[in-house]
Amino acid sequence: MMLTDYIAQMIEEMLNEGDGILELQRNEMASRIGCVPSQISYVISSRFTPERGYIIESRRGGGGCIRIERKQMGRNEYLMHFFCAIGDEIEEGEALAYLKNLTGNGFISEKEALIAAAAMSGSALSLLSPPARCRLRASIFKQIILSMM
Amino acid sequence: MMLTDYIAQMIEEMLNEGDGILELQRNEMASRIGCVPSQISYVISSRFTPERGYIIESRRGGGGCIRIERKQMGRNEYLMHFFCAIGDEIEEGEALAYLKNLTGNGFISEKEALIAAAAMSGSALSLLSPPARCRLRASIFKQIILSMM
DNA sequence: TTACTTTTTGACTTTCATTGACTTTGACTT
DNA sequence: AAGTCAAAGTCAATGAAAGTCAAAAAGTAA
Repeated sequence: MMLTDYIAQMIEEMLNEGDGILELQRNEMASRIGCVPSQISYVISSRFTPERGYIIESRRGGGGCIRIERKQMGRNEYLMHFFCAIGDEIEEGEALAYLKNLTGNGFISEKEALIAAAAMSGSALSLLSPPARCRLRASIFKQIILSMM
Repeated sequence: MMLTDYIAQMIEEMLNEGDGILELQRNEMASRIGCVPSQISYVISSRFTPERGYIIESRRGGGGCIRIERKQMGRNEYLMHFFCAIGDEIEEGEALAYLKNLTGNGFISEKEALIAAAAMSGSALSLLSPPARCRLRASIFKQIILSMM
């Protein structure tokens, strides 16, 4: 298993224990795991992004730390957040990340996400020009979210 | 015997052992077999397609891998029937009727149908002209069906 | 044979992971 | 107030893996 995944899983578990909130010390954790401190930064910036529903804050200097919070909103509020975040156009990869977030938080099942992904895939929209695809993908995604509210 | 077939058979066997799911490393497998890595890619893209009931995912970079999943067969013929029936364009009402049929036969849940309906709704496709809507609706629907196979 | 399709290969690209050097920030001490 | 030290942040280099693409080779059918 990869270091990155291991660390990410570790953070997830700590988040679960801490009721969605976690404060960690980068250097301390790194030496516990046996990796360079910036590896922790890497994991956080690549996995615990706001796009996936996490809030990151940190304090440098003596006694500094990194605070990770998993956002938990009310269902509609949460969906509305996505609705707004989509904007007028969206790339396929970004849409997939959003879907992953939605499944991760239990709003939709894996299979539902699969259907949504298929509907917004490049293949489904291949009749259109690439820019038009992004616009229509946004329109479809927003309609899907509305249908879930 | 051709290399391609040999590799394909190998993957099939690994799939059987792994209960329909397999993760492989392209470079590692290629060197084990004694071929170039892109040969593995070729086999996967030519034999383990979604049309034939496989789902492929992959991750690049250090520690990357390719994941192959085989879907249960049997229902595919039925789904193919729908796939063909859709044609190059389809009205919203007709699409809804098909969806109802699919839920009736237990292929998708009510909620999944709702998502699909939203993706193909007139509102979702309102950026397009009415005739273009029908063509794109057909394209989306077919992609959704493929995603279920 | 000839035309066409599939396979094989390898060069090049893109993405992701890991590391370490260097910078910035904040708290504590003097 | 200034200096020191202990954090976290940033960034670029390196390496590891998969993706892409087109040319060459090998099959295949007419």
